[in-house]
Amino acid sequence: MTHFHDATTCQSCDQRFTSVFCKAKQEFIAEINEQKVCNVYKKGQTLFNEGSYPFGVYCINEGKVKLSHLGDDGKEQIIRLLRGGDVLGYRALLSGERYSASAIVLEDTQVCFIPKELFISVLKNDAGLAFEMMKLLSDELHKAEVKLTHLAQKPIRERLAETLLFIKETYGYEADGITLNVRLSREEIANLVGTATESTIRLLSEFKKDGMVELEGKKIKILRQKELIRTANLQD
Amino acid sequence: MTHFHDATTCQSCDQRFTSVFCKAKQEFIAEINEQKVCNVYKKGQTLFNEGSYPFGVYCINEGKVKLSHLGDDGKEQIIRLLRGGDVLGYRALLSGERYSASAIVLEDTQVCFIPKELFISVLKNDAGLAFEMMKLLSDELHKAEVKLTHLAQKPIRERLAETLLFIKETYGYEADGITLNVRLSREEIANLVGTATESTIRLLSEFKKDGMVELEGKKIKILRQKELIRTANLQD
DNA sequence: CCTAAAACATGACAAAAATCATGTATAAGG
DNA sequence: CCTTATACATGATTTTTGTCATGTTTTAGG
Repeated sequence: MTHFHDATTCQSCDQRFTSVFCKAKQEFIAEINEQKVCNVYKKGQTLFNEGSYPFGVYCINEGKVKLSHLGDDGKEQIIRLLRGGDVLGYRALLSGERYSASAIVLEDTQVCFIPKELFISVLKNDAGLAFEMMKLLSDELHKAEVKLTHLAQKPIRERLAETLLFIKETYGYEADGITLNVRLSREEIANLVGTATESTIRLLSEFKKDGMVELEGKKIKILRQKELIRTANLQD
Repeated sequence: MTHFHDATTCQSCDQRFTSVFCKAKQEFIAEINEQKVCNVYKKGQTLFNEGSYPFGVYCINEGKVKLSHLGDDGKEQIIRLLRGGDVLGYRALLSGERYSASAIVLEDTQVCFIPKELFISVLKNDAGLAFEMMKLLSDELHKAEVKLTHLAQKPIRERLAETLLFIKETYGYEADGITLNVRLSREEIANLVGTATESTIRLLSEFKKDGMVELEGKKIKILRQKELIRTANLQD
């Protein structure tokens, strides 16, 4: 875990126009820039663990992170996928609770840590940022509620198709324009869909047989997006 | 829909210590009190509909409201149950989107409406309230994520038991101390659990046979809460 | 009070999905 | 490079859940 204080400044960060912080006042951004601590995490490493107390928030500069819950029987449920520009760890911090999910790095990821006190004080003094934060929370809540409805009402085939599209929306394609730009195990995909690993494997094979996707180890290529959308049966 | 402007003032409202607004500055509460419009809605009436644009937020003074989504195939999914002191309609307003859910009154309910502009301006000028709002959003997000995990991982029997406990947490018991203080149809319970109505009916009968609940039309009495908790298989 | 509609209940059946078992491929470590 | 563990794959089977059918009860409205 390499440690560096100012490899990037918030003022020159690639994500400065996309993250929530973009609406913060300049003076606060300067302060955040001074106090932040940046780290690089390797694949499989943990930013924080479910059950522990938050000390601040994490801002992803570059990389990919999964946020997952452990179900009562120990099964992982992936509740969010994060990328550069995304902030995480704010939920527990705002509620004043322990983390309810773990953040695990999917590939080498550069992250800035912003201490709790600073984050809270900036939020309390910068109405613009607070408002952006509320919007972000609202959006997350909306997404969670839609996901909830689909989980309750849609068959697994549709949910898997939807999940593939969601992965594409989140991480996009590689240079070839068709390969999903992330490597997830079948088990992780299953934990995203909310199903058994075998079901996911089976359905992916079916999608392949139907010519919608191509599978090459963990590489997934989307061959017919339209058909995938149709399979997902999305109205909204 | 009876119309009255100041049947209750925010300063004397029963909910003034429990709602999010309790942390707002006095001056803003006074302003809200002036601009608010109160109404009484009858059972089955709609506060707002999925797909329409928000004009403000609703603050429940007394009564019960369900917030539900329509799934892609038209099936209702109840995503929240609300009671006195709860605020609703803020999600769409903050995201600047149409309502993603409908709010339908479960029994005669008294509601105050606070216009959009006022709500936003108060939020932007009252950091304390903004912070409370963020906490509320965080809590909702947390609940949604837990529900998501359970929906993905738990069998219907456990989810029904959990739902009954959830209803009890939300609306409590009647004077007798065992009857759930709300009347929901079997279909509504099913739409809360995320299952078919018949499955809910069947399982409720089983719960009755097992002596955990007593059923009397729409009245549900919890006879053995501990066993219900065990049935729900809750660890958290 | 009567009638129609809606809600509730239950059995039979079908479909969906999970689990179990087993084998193969792939990746990681000595 | 070989060995071992892990991930992937697929068939068989069981369990869970949904759907359909049908009857009964309750509720709402005239």
